[in-house]
Amino acid sequence: MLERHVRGRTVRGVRLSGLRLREAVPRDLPARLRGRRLEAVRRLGKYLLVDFSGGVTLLSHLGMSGRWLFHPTPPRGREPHVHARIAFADGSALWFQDPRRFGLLRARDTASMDQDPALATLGPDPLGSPPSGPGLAEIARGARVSVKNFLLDQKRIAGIGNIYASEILHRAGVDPRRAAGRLAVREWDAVARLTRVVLGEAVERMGTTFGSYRTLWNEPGSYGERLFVYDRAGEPCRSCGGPIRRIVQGQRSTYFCASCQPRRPRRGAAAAKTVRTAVSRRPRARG
DNA sequence: ATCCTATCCTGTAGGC
DNA sequence: TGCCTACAGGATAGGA
Repeated sequence: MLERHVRGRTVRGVRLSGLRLREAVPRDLPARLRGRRLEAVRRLGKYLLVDFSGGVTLLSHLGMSGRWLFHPTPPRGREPHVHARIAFADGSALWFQDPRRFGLLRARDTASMDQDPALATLGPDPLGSPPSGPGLAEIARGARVSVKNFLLDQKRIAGIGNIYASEILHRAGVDPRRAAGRLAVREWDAVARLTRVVLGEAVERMGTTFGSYRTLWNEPGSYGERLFVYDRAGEPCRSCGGPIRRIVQGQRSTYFCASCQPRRPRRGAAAAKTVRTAVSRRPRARG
């Protein structure tokens, strides 16, 4: 989406706020990007990578409140919390705005970007290299962490955040409190499939605006219309009408429907029981 | 090794 | 209206 609006543009200059984000923004960013042509935009998990001519890549993460804004003609007034302004030669601009400053901006050679610590430990991206059900079962083997917190762990699978973890588990019919290592392969099949569905649709719809997130054009993302459970505590489940519950896991909210997501897999999932037992009895995975 | 907690920061919503 | 607290889309260092 971003790519078709900015590819081919040449950087005239970059201005930084000087404020620290999750880590300090490299002070040589303007010097590294000036005069270069923007060649590609890629996504890996929650990271956005912008490749420039001359083999330089800008790595970014929005954190909780970050956003990239594209301005065909940038506003003149003082906009708050804008930490990087990339001005293009044609007068347009790309801004990184982040009130909470949990975001990240980093630059390095394109060739070695894979080795950046932020990316090196990332698990498979569900859209780029979709994991299979058995693949996920393997990654989860022996894990005692809840399946909700498992899905949030970027080292295991990349790109799932707090909203989509609840949405994926609801659509897969899996109770978020169950230990990840105890899910049956057929349940992982469902989780893998619905992860692709949910994240794919979320990307298409430019995300979920909850509060203040905005797309490139400063508009709300429309995934909010598609939410089945997130932020709907006490409201009726869109599948069965039962009440949506809110619980806290790892200090973060989880939303689910107890009847659509039973503690024990439903009957009809009888085959699952056998597999689950077999998986949980295997020796722990070793690093 | 695995899991959990606290922490970074600002804005907003709700109670009083 | 103002003041207070709780909570918010994330990652990670450090401790149990």
